[in-house]
Amino acid sequence: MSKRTGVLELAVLGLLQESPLHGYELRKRLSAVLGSLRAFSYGSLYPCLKQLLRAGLIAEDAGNLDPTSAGPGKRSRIVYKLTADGKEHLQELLAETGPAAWEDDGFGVRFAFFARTDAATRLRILEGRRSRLEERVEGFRGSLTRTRERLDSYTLQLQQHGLESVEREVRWLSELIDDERRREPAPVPSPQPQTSTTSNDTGDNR
Amino acid sequence: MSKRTGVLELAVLGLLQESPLHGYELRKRLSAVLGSLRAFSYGSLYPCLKQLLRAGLIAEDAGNLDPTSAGPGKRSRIVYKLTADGKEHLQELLAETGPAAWEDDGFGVRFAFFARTDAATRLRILEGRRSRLEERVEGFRGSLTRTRERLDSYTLQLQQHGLESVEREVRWLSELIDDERRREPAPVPSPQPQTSTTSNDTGDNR
DNA sequence: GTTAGCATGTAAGGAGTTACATGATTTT
DNA sequence: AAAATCATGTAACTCCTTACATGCTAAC
Repeated sequence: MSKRTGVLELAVLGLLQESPLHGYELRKRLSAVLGSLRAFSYGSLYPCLKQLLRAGLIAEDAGNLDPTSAGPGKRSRIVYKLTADGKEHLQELLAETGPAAWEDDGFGVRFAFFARTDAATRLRILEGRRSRLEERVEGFRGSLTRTRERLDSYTLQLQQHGLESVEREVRWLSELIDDERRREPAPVPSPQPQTSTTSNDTGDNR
Repeated sequence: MSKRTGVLELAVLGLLQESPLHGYELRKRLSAVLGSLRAFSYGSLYPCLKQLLRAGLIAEDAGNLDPTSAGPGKRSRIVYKLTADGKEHLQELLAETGPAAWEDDGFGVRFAFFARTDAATRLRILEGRRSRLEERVEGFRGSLTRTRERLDSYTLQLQQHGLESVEREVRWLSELIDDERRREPAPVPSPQPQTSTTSNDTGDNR
């Protein structure tokens, strides 16, 4: 029930897990954490908060004096915090390793909260994202060599730049994966060090 | 009237300008040209075609036998072509240099059809995009140095990677701008070679 | 003869934006 | 006292996706 895929919802829950916040502040942190990935407007944030409230995932944190607002109570600010249900739901979302976690936005937000994700899931998501991008590179090269002659130089340059961007991210991911592996040596030290290249996936309930 | 901003509309008009096509083929070319930028489903393509038809920007190209379908008429395919109005509208869209042409998607699609855009507009769009990205880098560095201490290493790495991606695109744009300038030496050889860093813009009617 | 690919569509709805409306509080 | 910033919200709308429905043709 309430199968929201929304990136915003995840980001809000992720931020609230760190400390209770009110809407206005939340939006600023959102921009800070997500950087150039995405920007949300109040027009989507406030309705989202209401919806999370109705769903019982967050609650008003009455009488809260968070350290960030050192000044005297400025105005009727509504501070929200995660409920037990909210924490649980967040963990479920962060544990997803299916399509939602590979997609550009979904991956970005999950990565931003990797510190609260367990090591095994981190590795799965990183590898899922990488193989997704590798597929993209493949299909790309294919169509490039197939239609190379018919494209003008601008279109070609665009493709080239896009391809290099993806390849760059793949290298970045590979470094991160190596780091993760170094940190947690080997979850399953099976004799064959081959990573299964086909059929990844788990519980992708969408 | 009919102020559609849609990326899809622009892409369709841009492709049809090159040659008449039917929906199914159109979608394949869309994926080929836009590459990893974006993918559209039939569920958005066909309604878009209908709408363009109603608006009189495209028309059915009855009795057309395009060279790409060498085989005998496979089935009732509806081939569309640009009308005079459509060509005009497309040129207007491609001539925009305001926000619509800076945004990620808007820029990408316009760039893909740069071959049909006049040199002066190309330069304006490239410069607009670049200064947009430079602003992004600025705000970015600012918030990074301000909140550096409070972010965990994952969030930091994400920011770092995002920042480098943007910087990379800026370098790419700079090369393209140089190329353009070399091709068309100087539209206005004024004594001061300074590019106006403030208040660019023109007719951004949205 | 059944799967795979070509080809066109529609209905419902999700996710978020823009523009607007309101008011308190701090700064200039 | 005006302007900027903090703070919360709503209504209408845009653009696109998913899932479905249909049928024809080619290959296996």
